[in-house]
This record gives sequence, structure tokens and C-alpha cells, in this order.
Amino acid sequence: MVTTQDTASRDDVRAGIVAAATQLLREKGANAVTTRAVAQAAGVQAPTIYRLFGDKDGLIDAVAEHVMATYVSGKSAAADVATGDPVADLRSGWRTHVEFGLTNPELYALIATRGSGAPSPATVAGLDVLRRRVRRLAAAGLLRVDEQRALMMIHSAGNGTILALLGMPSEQRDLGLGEAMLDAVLNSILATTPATPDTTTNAVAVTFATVLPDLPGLTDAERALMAEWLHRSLTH
Amino acid sequence: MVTTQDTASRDDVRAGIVAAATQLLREKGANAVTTRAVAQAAGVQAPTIYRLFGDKDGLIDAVAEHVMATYVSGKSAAADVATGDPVADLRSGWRTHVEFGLTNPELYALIATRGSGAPSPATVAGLDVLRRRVRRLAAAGLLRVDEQRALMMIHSAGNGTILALLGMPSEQRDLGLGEAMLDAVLNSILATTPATPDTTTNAVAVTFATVLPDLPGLTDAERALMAEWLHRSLTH
DNA sequence: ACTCCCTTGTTATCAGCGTTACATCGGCGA
DNA sequence: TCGCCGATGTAACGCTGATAACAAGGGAGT
Repeated sequence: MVTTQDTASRDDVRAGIVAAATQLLREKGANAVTTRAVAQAAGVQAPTIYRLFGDKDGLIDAVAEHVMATYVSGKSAAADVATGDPVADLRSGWRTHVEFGLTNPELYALIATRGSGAPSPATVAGLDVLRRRVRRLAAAGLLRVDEQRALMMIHSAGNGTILALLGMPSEQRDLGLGEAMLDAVLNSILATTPATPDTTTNAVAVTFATVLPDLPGLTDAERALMAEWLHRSLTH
Repeated sequence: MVTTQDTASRDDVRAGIVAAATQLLREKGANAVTTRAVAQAAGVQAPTIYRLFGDKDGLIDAVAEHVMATYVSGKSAAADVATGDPVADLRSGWRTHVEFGLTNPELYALIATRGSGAPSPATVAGLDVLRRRVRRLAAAGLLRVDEQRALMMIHSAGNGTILALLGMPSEQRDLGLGEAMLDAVLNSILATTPATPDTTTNAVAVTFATVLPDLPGLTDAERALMAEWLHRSLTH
């Protein structure tokens, strides 16, 4: 059994280690974040890190989570999803993402370029929130490409843009690059006018049935089968 | 003075080390490429690496140069710049770049994600050839944005796309992502807009895909099949 | 032909890294 | 009070990149 005092001190020392690692990362760069340096800066022994985080990657993940949490809490954070417009929300999220990358260069490079193996929890978390935003676009009938395709395009563009910006000295960065990239992707992804304003299931199905014969990449048999199923679902 | 025999043997052992490092990188992954492992695999002593390459980064750069050289020589390499059309040349170069990244995952991740400091020679070389291609676009009056802006956009999109593709298991990679990203960037960059696919049909299909799970009167298998066909049609 | 010097080969070593085995201590239940 | 068990502290392991020190060899210049 673990007493409350234990967990409190445990969380305290955990927070202290994360803070020390964060400060070390920000001030001395990524290669200065060693287990020994972090332990000394936090006033603990080196093995403590492994008891609390299991691994150095675990420590990095905790640092990433902490930095992201403090960042989003530092923002006004109200305009992030309050708008009813899915496109505006996506733009807002994009700007926040790019700004975060430029504000925390070492951390972003550390978590975004993890060579092989599983991606970092921060990456999958970011992908998840992006996926939700893209889903809202799709549900509103604003996408003219596959949802997965849209997701990957935005993700690739954002990551590539941030890494490109980080790769050049900060005084000669093209700060409009982010907006330009987002515009380019949105231009290729969005249906300028919502194709089917009525998003009720049946209405969409009916609209879809009218364009089904023009759908590329399918065999006639597949098209016929889809038409039959559509008919059965609509007459249900 | 250095005699011809000296340089020959020097180049021989150098090539051997590079070959050993390349094979080690391809077969055992990036973290298996240590100075000792490379030296043992090449049949030389560890300090030889430092005499010939000065640094481990120098060795990595030499490996990158070698792999890229063999890659472009392995390609037909004729269609890379032979066409008079600058846009077609850019597309060809883009495809080659993406294909190279997917063919050499460890090497690409190694040279493209070099955290801080100067970028690798391979990166600046790639940026140089891209810059030349973009300059040809600008000289032909095909750009509607700044030349530097166009360069960075293509670079960001390419790097981000390759990293995104490498970040997911190879069997579920969206191979059309590269073309889609290039189309998106070219659409925002070129004065003459390339042909865009019919928007209404795809938009309706995408919207329909979002309501497909709620479609009544169908079996799960039928829904799954329709979803698969829809995805295939949309990713074309 | 002889010496000199530069290149190569070899060994040993350094400082640092992530990580772990092991002794030790302290508080808790019986 | 005793014994136990988990948290802590110490020391170490195996590995990394990187060099210093030194022996051996073989053309270059005289």
C-alpha cells in the first residue's frame, strides 16, 4: 500500500525532475539533457528517473506533455474551438501548432523526429486533435478528398513547415510560410462551397446516389452493387 | 606529396568503410551504426575512420553521398531533366525524392532530422537542385509567388510528406499522398493552374462516407465494402 | 645509400552516456 | 519490539564517440 504522503512526495519529485529537464532542454539544448545532468539539476539520484519514468524516452514524453500543457494553458485558449466554423477552428489550431513549434525548437525537434519505432505520445495526441478537427470538416461536407488523406496532408504540411522554419536561422525565417502552406493544403482539400448543405443521412445518400455513376476508380460491378445497396437503404 | 598508389589504397579503404556503414545502416538500423561496428565490418581499426572522415558525422555524410549517388545512377536518370517542361521536371524530381526517402528510411531520417547545428551536406545539395528547378520555373514566368517562398514550400511539403509516410507502417501508407501534396503546392505556386479534379462528385462522396456508418438497412459487411470502395475511389 | 618525415596500423585510454544490480535505510504491521 | 518490505543511495556495467601515444613502413631529397 502507498500512503498519501508517498504519492504527494512522489508527484513532487516527479514534477521537479520534469521542470529541471525542461529548463535544461530550453537553456542548454537537446544534447545537454542527460540522465545525470537532469538528476543533478533536480537534486535527485540518477536511478530515480528510471523509477519514475521507466526510461529516458518516458522522461522526454513527460517533458513534452508538461510543456504542451503549460503552453495551451498560457494561451487565451478560448478561441481554439469556440468558433462554430470548422475551417476557422482548423486555422486556429494550425497557427497554435506552428507557434508552439517555433517557441520550443529543441522539444519539437526531439519529439517530431523520433527516428524509428513508435511515435511519441505527444505526436499521437496532436494527430488525434487534428483528426477531430478534420472530422468536423468532413461532417460539414467541406472536404473534397478522403478524410484520411486530408488528415495526412495537413499533418505533413505542418510538420514539414515547422521543421523547415526551424532549420534556418530565426532572423531570416519566412513567417508567411505557415499561412501559405495552410492555404495551399486547404485549397486542395476544401470544397469551396459546401456540396451538400443538408447533412441528414438520407439527403446525403440521395445526393451521393446521383453522382455515383461518375465516381472514378471503381468497376461497374462495384458501382452497381453500391447502387443496389443504396436503393435498399433508402427504401428500407 | 602523395603518390597515386597511396590515394588508390586510401580511396579503397574509404569506399570499404562507406560500404560497410551503408550495409550496417540498411540491415541493422541507425543505432547499429557505431564507429566500432563499422570498423570491424570494414576490417579496419577504429581510428582509421577518424583519419579518413574526421568525424562520425563525416562518415554519415559520406554514406549519404554514396547512397544518393548509387541511387541516381541506378535510376534511368534520363527523364530527370531531359524534358523541356520545367513543371514536368519538378514533378519528376519530386517523385525521385519521395521514392528515395521511402527506399532508404533510416538514412533519410538520419540526414533530414539532424537536430541542431548546420544541416547535412546532403540536405543542402538537395535544396540546391530544388532551387535550380524552382529558378527555371521562375525564369519561365510560371511562378505567382516569391521564388524563395516557392522553394521553401516545396521543400517543406516534400520533407513533411516523406517523414509522415515513414512514420506509419509501410502496408498502410497512402501512396497518393505525395502526388496530392505536390498538386496542392503547385496549385498555390504556379500561375497556370493545373487541372483540378471534379469537386462536386468527390465532395458528395466524402460527405457520404461520413454518414455511411449510420446508413440503415445494410449489413456491416456491405457497409465495410462500400467504405473500402469509397476510399479507393477517393484516393484514386 | 642513407636519413628524414609523412602516412598508416595498433593499442590503450578518456570522458560520458543510458541503464541496472545491490546494499542500505526507514516506516509499517504483528 | 521484531521482522519485513518497499523506497532510496551507491556503485558499477557495457557501451558510445573520440584521441593520445607509439611502432612500423616506405617514398623524397640529398
